[in-house]
Amino acid sequence: MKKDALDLISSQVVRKTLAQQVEEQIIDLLISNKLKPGDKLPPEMELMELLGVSRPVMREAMTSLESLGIVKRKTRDGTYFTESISNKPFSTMLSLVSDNIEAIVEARTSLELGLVTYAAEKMTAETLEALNDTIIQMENSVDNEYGEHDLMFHRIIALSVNNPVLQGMIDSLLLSHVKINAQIKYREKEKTIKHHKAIYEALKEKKPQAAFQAMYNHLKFVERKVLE
Amino acid sequence: MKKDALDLISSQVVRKTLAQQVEEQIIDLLISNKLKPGDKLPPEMELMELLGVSRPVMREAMTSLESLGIVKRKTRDGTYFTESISNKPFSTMLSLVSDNIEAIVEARTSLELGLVTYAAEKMTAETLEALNDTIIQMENSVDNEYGEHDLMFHRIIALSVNNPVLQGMIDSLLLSHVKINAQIKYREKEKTIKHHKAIYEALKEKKPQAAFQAMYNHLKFVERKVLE
DNA sequence: TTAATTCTATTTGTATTACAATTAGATTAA
DNA sequence: TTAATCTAATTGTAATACAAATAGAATTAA
Repeated sequence: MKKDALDLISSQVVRKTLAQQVEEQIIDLLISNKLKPGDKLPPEMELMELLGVSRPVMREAMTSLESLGIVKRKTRDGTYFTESISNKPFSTMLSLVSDNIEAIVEARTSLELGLVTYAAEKMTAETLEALNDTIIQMENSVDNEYGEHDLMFHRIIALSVNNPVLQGMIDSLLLSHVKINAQIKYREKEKTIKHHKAIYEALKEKKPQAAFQAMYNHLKFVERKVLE
Repeated sequence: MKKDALDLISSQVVRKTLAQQVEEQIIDLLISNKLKPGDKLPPEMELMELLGVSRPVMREAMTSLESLGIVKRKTRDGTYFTESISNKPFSTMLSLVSDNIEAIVEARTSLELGLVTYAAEKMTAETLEALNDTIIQMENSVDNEYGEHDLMFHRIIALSVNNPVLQGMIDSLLLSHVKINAQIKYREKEKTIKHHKAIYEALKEKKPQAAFQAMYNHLKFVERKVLE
């Protein structure tokens, strides 16, 4: 019924399913700032009427948006736009290549080399202190239980760049890497600490090239250990 | 009906919608190599019976997988697993931050700095020749119509690393960047060519650090132009 | 008054059924 | 052989009904 009116406008151009069109309309609400991250969407029934589609179509669109991490549905409560860019799709992608460890390690290294370069430009005193804390905690750790602080060191660098796009990508990669690391038997705590300190110094001096170089040395070492 | 049997096994653990569980089952087909990229999935009706769920649930799962670029549905034909990691979710993510040009430019730079480093390690004669071709074509281009060859230069580097994860991320970013570039008024062809040649030389010599440095100079220049 | 409990109505989650639209592949005609 | 047509399989859309979960209101107990 309402479909006819819509057809008049767009039927020549589009070659998409209704669900996909609905999906785009919802995304447009965000892009056009009519709704903001965290906002609650109207209930499905209302949106159906508003856009003139059936419930299955509306639900397919919502499911799709949810799998992209753009909205979050809660039974009986409602549907909300998520607060920030989600790493959900990235994680799914990574699970598909989880047997390709080399690709994951390379991707992680690539991203971190870029990240640390920006981090050097944007470094603040607070971030430096947080980084130093992780190094101290690693030094104080017993056995080889320093993985947590190791991960934190890298996450702090990623966070310091304050870039939602990069953030979304690196989180999933670091988590994948933790799983990969878990399989390494002989860890070398002292060497890791030494590397982290070198990176820390370069960041402290705000020297992008030096930071890159230090991170390069570190990650190449990690790569060798992981890939044997 | 069949749901009961399933509940006995998993109801204590899971807290997911049926559609999400179905989604995972389908992904598992890929991970466990029961089906491969490009393969055709059984029709919806068959999968419904197989997994004991209704058609809407099955369709929601499929919609979700399609929006992640994992499957591709064709009316009347069937549903196929996609051949390679899709950049679809990345593109969607980017559209959400399309107003945050700085984030996109930074992400692109970060990734390319890492990519070019690996590219230097993996460089082949064929890739070098392809890169050189784009430089020649840029030199021969009239006016400022060299954007296409500029893009190609960067894509060839990305492709040369031969990493599906990085490939999926960089494509969307480069395309976004093309749109951003289109808004720049005064372009500097000679400078771009000079930069590309420097990168080319570093790659030819297979020197990761030098390649990084050359790309760094190039992208910082691009960033300044884009962000004014 | 306050806190704990129960209830209710709203919203998402799932199922069933029916039909429409598309088009690959088979069939037929030129 | 080629082109046009037809058919049947598969995805696309709709309408409807009920189930499940739970936020918030209403109630009760302390």
